[in-house]
Amino acid sequence: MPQFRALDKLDRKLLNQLQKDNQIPTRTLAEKLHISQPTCLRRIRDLRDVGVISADVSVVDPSALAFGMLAFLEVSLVNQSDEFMHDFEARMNKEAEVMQCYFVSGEYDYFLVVHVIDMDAYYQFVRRVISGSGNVRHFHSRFPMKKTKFTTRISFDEKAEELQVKVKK
Amino acid sequence: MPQFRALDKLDRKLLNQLQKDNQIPTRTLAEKLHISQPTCLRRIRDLRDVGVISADVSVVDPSALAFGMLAFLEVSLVNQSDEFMHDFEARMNKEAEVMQCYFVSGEYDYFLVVHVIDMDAYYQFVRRVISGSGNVRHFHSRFPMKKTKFTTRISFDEKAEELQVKVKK
DNA sequence: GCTGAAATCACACATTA
DNA sequence: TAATGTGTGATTTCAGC
Repeated sequence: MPQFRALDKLDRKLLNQLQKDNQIPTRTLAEKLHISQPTCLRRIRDLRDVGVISADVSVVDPSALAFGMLAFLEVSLVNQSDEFMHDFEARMNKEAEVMQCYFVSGEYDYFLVVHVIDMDAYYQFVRRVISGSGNVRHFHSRFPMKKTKFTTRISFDEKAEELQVKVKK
Repeated sequence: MPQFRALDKLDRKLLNQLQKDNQIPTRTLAEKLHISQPTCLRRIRDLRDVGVISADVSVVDPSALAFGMLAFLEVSLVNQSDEFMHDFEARMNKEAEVMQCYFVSGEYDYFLVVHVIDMDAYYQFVRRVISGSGNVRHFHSRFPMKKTKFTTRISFDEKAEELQVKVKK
């Protein structure tokens, strides 16, 4: 039962800023947006309370890891009943190497982005998690050579009048 | 000329924590890890200074957006000279809808993850950015039905003795 | 939106290994 | 000598008005 809420221009400006830097003092941010510091703080707290901001985190630069590689992994299951799919998804959720998992239409059932230290670690991962899972019919690996863009930032239009969003609370 | 730096157990514990929550007071975090507050702060500041922590951000829950959809887009270029590839990558970097872009081996040159408000917006995006770019030979869209996992968290082994990472400064 | 109390951050210095 | 811990002043957060 999703409730809805409107984000006004100020909310969207705050979100655009906080997605770049959430350590900026509320006072500095308030000055930037020409509002008072308590208003700024209240808005931010509200966005967190209702779940529009779901977390506040440090971002670790993946390229800092001396030896890291990515793999795309397409997987089709033997048994696609709800129970087995749920099982597979739960398993991927547990594995730290799995950065992203999508349920897709087409030839394969799942598309995974896997992050490992090197090719040997990838081989170990595939044997342990994929081919060893008992419910994988077929899988296929592809290796991106370079990540040229990666962002989690959602850009909000700061001019539009109003935007409706679903909220948790 | 990448410099290297060792991350000890404490660094890795801090990184694991801060990737979940970077708003925790340094004092609370220090108590958790049985160190003093200034030590905790110093280590964190250092991890930021050397670039292991590349940013500190708020995470917006994408499912809060009332109408959002994802698309996978595979693109092959007409001209693969360095100049044109650089050009394409720079263009994708500018477009807010492009969440991820990878240079891949195989049939296509690039794999994109695109986030738009609805199918019409996707059509507009493709016409404007992809088929309208002048250097795209072929492209192909796939639509993930469900994002079952998405994380940017890199999990560090807190038991291993030492880990070398590349640093910027 | 303003003000003030409580908490957090951030520094200089002493201490330890 | 390099890194940790102690104590203290400056900032920031956050509630009441």
